[in-house]
Amino acid sequence: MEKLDHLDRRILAILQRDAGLSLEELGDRVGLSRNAVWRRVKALEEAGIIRARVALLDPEKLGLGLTVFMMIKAERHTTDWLDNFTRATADMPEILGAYRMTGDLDYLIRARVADVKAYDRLYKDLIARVDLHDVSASFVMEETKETTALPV
Amino acid sequence: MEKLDHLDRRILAILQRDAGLSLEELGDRVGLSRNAVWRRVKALEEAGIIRARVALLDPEKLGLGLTVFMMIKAERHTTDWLDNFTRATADMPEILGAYRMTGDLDYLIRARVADVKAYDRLYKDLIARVDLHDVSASFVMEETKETTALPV
DNA sequence: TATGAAAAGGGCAAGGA
DNA sequence: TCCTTGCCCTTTTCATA
Repeated sequence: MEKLDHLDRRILAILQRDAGLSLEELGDRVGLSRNAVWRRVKALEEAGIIRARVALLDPEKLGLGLTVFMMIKAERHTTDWLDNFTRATADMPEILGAYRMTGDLDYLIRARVADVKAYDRLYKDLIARVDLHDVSASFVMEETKETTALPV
Repeated sequence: MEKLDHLDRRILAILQRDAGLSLEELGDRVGLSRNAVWRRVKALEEAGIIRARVALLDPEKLGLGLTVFMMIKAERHTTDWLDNFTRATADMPEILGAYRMTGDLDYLIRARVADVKAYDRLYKDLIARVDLHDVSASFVMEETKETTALPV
């Protein structure tokens, strides 16, 4: 795919907020015909710029009211350790993000749990699977911003 | 809406990964007719459990290859400061998440930028708008996990 | 880009297990 | 109550200009 033009960016901005619009509606908003917009969206999907269309759920309504960040130092710095950590975090559905970092904390985990008790279970599950040198948790009191929309 | 049953959870699990499926396909996967599934999805939307359907974009392909976490201490602990911080982060599209935390770091910001230079611009923009007592950035070398799917 | 037309899907109502 | 079936309208997809 060639470079994105202004209309592509408008389309992406809209679809990042609402991917349930009809092509008719989307076309109206960017000033293209239904069909012209359809072709652009298809090209964006084929180029992999649009990775997926997903449903976002309300964590509170699912009883996942607490976001927690876990700062982690690895016990060993080996490929095996990293593979094991990657596998363990992939298997644990409460863990939404896991990041290998610069600086003196090695890894950061972002997770969603019901409450502090549920965090403790997550912590125990994790240390049962991965050798950790140090873990400290910070709980989120308020999410002032949380979006999946990237700047386009 | 009453409590979620097993089928609702299956439906949510599928839609969190792919919201572009037809009702026919979704029905097949959970063992319901097109219409039965349609009614359940509609109820889940009306209950607000399904918050939105969105397109997820590929950050690399948009030139946003670097994820950064900023650990922040506030200059003042006042309502005005918090309002100002909330407004500033809401206005900055590179900032994907902003969290008020427990522990001795006050705020955590999760952002996506092109590179370290772009991070520096983000940093300057932020300190121009918000009085910060302390900021430290950690860059993400590798995202071993990153999902929008909550456990259901 | 636009048009038009075939195929697929969505929304709704009536009826059955 | 919850599911299925059938009908009609909208959307998607694609061929062609």
